[in-house]
Amino acid sequence: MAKRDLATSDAPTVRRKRRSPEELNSLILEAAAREFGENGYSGATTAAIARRADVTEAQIFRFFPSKAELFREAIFRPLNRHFSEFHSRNLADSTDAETSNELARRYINELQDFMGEHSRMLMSLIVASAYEQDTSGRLTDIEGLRAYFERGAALMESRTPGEPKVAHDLMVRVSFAAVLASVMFKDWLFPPGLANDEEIRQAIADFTIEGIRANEQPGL
Amino acid sequence: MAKRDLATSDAPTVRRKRRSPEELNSLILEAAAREFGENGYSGATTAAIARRADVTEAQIFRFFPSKAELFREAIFRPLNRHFSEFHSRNLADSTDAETSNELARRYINELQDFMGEHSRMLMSLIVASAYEQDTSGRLTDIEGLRAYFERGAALMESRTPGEPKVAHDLMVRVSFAAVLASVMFKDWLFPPGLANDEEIRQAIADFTIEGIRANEQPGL
DNA sequence: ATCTGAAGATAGCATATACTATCTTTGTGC
DNA sequence: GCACAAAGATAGTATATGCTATCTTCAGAT
Repeated sequence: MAKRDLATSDAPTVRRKRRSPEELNSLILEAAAREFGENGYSGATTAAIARRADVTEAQIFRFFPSKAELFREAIFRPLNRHFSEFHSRNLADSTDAETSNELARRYINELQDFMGEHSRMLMSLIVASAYEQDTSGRLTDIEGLRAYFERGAALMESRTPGEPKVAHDLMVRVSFAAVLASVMFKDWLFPPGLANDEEIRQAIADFTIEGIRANEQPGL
Repeated sequence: MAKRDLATSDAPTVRRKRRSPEELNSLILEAAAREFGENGYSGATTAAIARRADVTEAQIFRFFPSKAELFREAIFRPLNRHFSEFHSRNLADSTDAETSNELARRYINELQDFMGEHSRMLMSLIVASAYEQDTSGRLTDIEGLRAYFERGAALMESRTPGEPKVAHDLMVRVSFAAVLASVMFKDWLFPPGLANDEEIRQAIADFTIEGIRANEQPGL
């Protein structure tokens, strides 16, 4: 006798209400995003994801063939989608009246908004991208991101005659760093009360734009 | 019979030369730093560390009581030490003749030197600091780093009357970002040939210093 | 020469984890 | 009302992994 009685109703365990596949799917994806974000790919376990989603582990594998695929769906897809959406929202309605300064400031602000909103996702992506070889899918696979940066570089072109891509990429680095640093240092490097997020963000924008402008004048 | 014959000399396995405890210790630490750096805390396995160090797994646990402790010794200790050494080396020999501009530039350059040199270590520290709750020890435990940043903030004070700490921390963020971005994006965001590391580093220094100066003049 | 402590090496344990198999229940379309 | 597909639930399996136990060998002290 290989199999034993299953689900013998000894303990009066209350059975969960039946939920729709859509609800299950989003519950799992949300829990996975959080777990991956908080613990990294190898740190996150399917058991923990299931617990968090209030779903049995078996159900996860009914929706997603493997942990790696779940990771891709939970982290990659949304990130890619959000970057694409963000891209069109950001640049579609730019009026010609805006100065390049204003445009650049808007680009920087919105990039930081986005990154702040998805800092944990970005964090685990960065970790995955840099070190987890087994999870196929890297930052460079995010087509939306690539397009976004290309557009941003073009936007910077009007301001920095010399090396627009360098200027733009520096700005991206600053913004990335702002997000990463807040995760890394929590309120140590920026003690609460010294300066709030808004001030810091504004400072970065000023700093970035003026920094680039200063470098436009050669021989400094 | 619970125990079987151990080490029966059937296969003529060549026995390794005997190595000193010091050598073993450093072999293990070095391998551990690499493995943790490349795979993160949960991604690195003691088996892989042992293989890399050309040591049996059991030997690791003769030197270090646990994986967590090994992590602390391999990542934390050296980082802390290097920051302290770097701190004194960097600022001890500043002549009074140096302008604050030159000092700031030197601070930025050397910070970036250090970070570039230890980018992988920093990366895994970030992972640990941000997400791995089980590994006690976080960025804020690095006393050398704290002292270093305090000194740097003081150095910025002469240049930015308003909010020196914000200016300094922005600079730290830029430098961190430069390192992280190069790990994250490899040669995607900065394609090789467009600008080499030296140029980028110089640009960051200029950019940072001039950006701060621009913001000194209010009402921009 | 011999003793001994530590290095080299093998085997294994307990637990964790990704994933599967199977049973039981339930909402829905007919 | 009933069939049935899919959700809820339980119980695994195979492997990986942190860590231990134990044996064997060897270099240096006595």
